[in-house]
Amino acid sequence: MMTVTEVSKLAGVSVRTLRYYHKIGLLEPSQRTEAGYRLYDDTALERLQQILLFRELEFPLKEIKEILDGKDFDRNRALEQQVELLTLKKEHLENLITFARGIYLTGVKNMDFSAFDTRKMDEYSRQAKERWGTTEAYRQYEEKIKGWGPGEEQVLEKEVWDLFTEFGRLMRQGVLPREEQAQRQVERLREYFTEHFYDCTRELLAGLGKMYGGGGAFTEGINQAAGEGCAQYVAEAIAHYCS
Amino acid sequence: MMTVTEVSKLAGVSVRTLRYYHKIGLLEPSQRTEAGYRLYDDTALERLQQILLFRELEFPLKEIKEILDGKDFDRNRALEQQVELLTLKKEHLENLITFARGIYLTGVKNMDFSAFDTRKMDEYSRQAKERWGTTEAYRQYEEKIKGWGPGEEQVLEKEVWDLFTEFGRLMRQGVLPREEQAQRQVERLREYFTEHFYDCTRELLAGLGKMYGGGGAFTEGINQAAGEGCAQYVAEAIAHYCS
DNA sequence: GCTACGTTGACGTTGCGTGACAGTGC
DNA sequence: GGCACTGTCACGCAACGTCAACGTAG
Repeated sequence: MMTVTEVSKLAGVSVRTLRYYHKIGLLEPSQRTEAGYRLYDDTALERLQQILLFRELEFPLKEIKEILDGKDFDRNRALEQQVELLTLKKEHLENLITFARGIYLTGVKNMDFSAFDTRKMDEYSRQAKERWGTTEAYRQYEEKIKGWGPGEEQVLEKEVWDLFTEFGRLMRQGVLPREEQAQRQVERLREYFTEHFYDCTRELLAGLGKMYGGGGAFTEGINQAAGEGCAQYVAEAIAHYCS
Repeated sequence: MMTVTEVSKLAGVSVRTLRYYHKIGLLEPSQRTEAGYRLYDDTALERLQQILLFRELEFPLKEIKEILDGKDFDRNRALEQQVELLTLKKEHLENLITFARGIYLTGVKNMDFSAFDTRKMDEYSRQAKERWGTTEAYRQYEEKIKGWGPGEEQVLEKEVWDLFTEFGRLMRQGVLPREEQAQRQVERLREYFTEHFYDCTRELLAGLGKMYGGGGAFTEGINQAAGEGCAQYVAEAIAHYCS
């Protein structure tokens, strides 16, 4: 059982925020002292962890509440939707960047008012996207998920982490990331993703690798589960594999 | 001289917005009637045009004011800065997308609180970016701009538009976008950009081409200046050139 | 005198909190 | 006595929207 300040320090959010989350019903303390002090147990901490995760992904708090109060499948669907949304935002930004660059290359004099509407550009990319169909990945994922039994998700998750601990073993044996044993392990990781989730293209794999070694959540997670330095090790192995 | 409603309809902004822009000093009406009605002349309309342009690029209104009250050089510097900022945002989104994808590939159980901080991922891309130096383009641009005399900017801008009208001529002569004459004109455009602004890579050119035909501000501008359908024509020619 | 248009001023909106204050507990 | 904790109300941000009450143009 932890008090607000303790939780605040552990999770890196302000006390005020915890009170706010309580108020909006996003995170209820698991208990109260007689004096009314908020107390949080491990379940609450886990929930907070999830909240922070989705918050990082720019979910609005209201949606986070809905997601966490729903089921696992909802979580995955929400994640994929958020990826969609973030992708749209990203494309919008790309359009704006091209637009801005174009302006000081080409000037702006000959344009009338009806022209200032980047939604038109977005419309264009949307169409292009529809033609090319970029949601293929999730379609595959949904297809595969249908065949899963109850609890299978946890099993798969564990197996993924096992693949990482194997990397850790190789690392401690002094196998270099570029050496064949490590490269075969990358291959295994890739095959596992492709088999159980969706087609793990070289590009996607490269992105994952960058993230694993990028110093964020996954770096910490991997290093904790498979040994210090393992995240960097995996990242290098994947980078070499993809090059 | 136009009244608020007229301007509102022409520019596609609400009357309230005009009132607001007046209040914050962003766009002053050029005159008032005895009864206090706001009246806008062409100068004011031009300023509004610029405002909307920068607004599309997600500049905060406060900054737009500063830019427009400054000099031309400030405008260009501001544009490049905005490109930088938008690029950073874009990269942040890319990180988040990879992050989200990674989550439902890898699960989230083994991560502690310190991990939820995508700023670390951004820090990583920032470093990678510093190593590779992506502001090269603007450095070149600044270098070239130094040698410009007064009014040279307008001359250059006109010459760019001349290049477009030449495309219009080719189009009306029945030359297909993929044919040599059109392709040579693309080459000229590219050389012009490279000579007077900065290295117009194939990638950058492709982006511009997509934008020219994308149905936004440039499409309108080009079609108006060089003839209906010319924007699409240029876009196709560039697309073929880059493929 | 009707109607459309104009004015100012004030308050509301949305999301995510932060600050201030006064009271209570340890 | 001093710090931690409580609730409640208010404020902040951006860029307006939405009244309300009133003046003006045709």
